Amino acid sequence: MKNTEVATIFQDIADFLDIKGESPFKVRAYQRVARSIEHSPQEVEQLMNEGKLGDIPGVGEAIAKKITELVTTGHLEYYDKLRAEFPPGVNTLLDIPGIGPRTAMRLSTELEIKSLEELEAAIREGKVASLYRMGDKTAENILRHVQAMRSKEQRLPIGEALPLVEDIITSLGHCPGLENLTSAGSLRRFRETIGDIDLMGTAEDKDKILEAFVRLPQTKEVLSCGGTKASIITQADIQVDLRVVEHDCFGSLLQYFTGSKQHNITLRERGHRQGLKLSEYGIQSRTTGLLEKFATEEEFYRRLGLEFIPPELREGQIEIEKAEQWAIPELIKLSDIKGDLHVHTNWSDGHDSIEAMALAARDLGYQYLAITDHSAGRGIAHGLNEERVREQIVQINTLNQRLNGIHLFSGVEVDIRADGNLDLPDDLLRELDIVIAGVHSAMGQEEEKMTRRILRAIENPHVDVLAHPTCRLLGGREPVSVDLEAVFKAAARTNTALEINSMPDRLDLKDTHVFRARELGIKLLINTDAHSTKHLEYMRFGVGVARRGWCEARHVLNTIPLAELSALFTSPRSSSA
DNA sequence: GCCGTTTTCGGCCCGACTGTTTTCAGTCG
Repeated sequence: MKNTEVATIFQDIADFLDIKGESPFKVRAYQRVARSIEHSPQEVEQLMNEGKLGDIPGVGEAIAKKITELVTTGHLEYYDKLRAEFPPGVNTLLDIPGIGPRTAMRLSTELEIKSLEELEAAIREGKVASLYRMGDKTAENILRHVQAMRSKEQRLPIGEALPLVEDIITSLGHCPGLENLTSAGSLRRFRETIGDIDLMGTAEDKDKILEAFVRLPQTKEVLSCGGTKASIITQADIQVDLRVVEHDCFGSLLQYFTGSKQHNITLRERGHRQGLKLSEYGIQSRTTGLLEKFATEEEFYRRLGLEFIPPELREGQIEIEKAEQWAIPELIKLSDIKGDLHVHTNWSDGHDSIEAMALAARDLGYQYLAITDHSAGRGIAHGLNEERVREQIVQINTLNQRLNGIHLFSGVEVDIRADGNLDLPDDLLRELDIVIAGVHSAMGQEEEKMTRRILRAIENPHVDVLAHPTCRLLGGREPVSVDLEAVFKAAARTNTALEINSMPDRLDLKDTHVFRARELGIKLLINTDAHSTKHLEYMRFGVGVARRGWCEARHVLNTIPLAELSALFTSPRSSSA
């Protein structure tokens, strides 16, 4: 059973307990475990077999037993019983913004609502507004949210969210008196998808700033506007929250709003034990009531006896423990990247010439670029056959003599066929500097077959890199079924690098996979898979994923300088087997 | 249900905003 399935069941349990009116602390315990499992770099099934369920943050005796039952039998009696207590569809009501456990329970018991359709009808008939402590406005808000839910995707890929934020920051940047305007929340933590956008700023006259914010041309609808905070829906149907405080509180504000929820809860519980109260305004002594303010996050963490924790690590897992030991790694930065080793040109399905790609890479300050067009595999447009690959090698050699300040490696993205054979013969692959292998067809194979297929490619001594290992497309294609742990172990054994593909809709490997691969000592590559010069700029997305996987520069192959990398490519791939 | 520099029991993060109310419950992040 996959982690996402287990996590969903524990989240459902939390929802049911919440609706039932159980202790909020019990509810929180289940929520915490659901999030922990979702973020776990290893499959819970594997952890269970190794007797390590207790390593998952928030898992105690009772929940460990439930996980074991669920994973071994595929069922959980506790969950089935709980679910049977409620009419079907109650917990889908919870997905509607504005409806929490209390309202969901009342809608389901007092009005017997089981679906969005029934809810909509009840609102139109005025039944919802007539409930105690509900009114026309509440009902109207719920109706709006129901309709919005139908029309839009729930979460936005970070590749789409980032430009929207930059656009709003530019517009608001003109506001006189507004300083420190920056994004926070999941966007700053660099999660692969974003629910809503959080903006922070400081100002003397907060009202004026919030007023300007709700009147932005991007605003479609104002959800709320108080003394320090406002929320809008933009024309692009994204919720944006702006929070404004005094200048000297900026550090605590940014910390508070960057989250994640679990990170903040763990941090505040820890503060609580030290007799401190943490909030967006600063750190307050519980005995004297004295409030200390912080202009930077670094000072805020230091006051708590902690090393600064980069936003990408703040998921409430192990980072606070590491910060206590002053053992937070120096994470990789975009400026550490010395080159891109997976790009396409107009020789296959790319838009630009080899030379244009080379010059664009040089403009980014890179020392090298690998040209890795597609092989002529089934279904891939304009893939290169043997003859064309040889022609391209010649052209790359010629360009290398002419171009200054950038070195081109000759390579290929060779197709892994359905049976695990490669699309080009070994004697040709041997002539290339770098061989990237990738799955591009027959993605519906069963796990066992797909795993065998990928392992076979990894075992080929000419393959240097496995491209986009799970083949997922964010919001488009599910990852292929593959035993990643087996792939990781084979990659470690054969010294094959794994790619972090930076295309915003791929981000493959993803953060938790990167964490696990790095733990196993696998070399990683951050590539853009660029199909035009513009795509080279996507590198920052891959770097963000690597940072979320706790990568330092030394874990990533394309941070090493040209001379060292060349030496690596000219020697045959060493195997530790 | 979890967990411990005060604890194996008794605690458990913190504040903003809305709508429906005259003091606050519910929701959100």
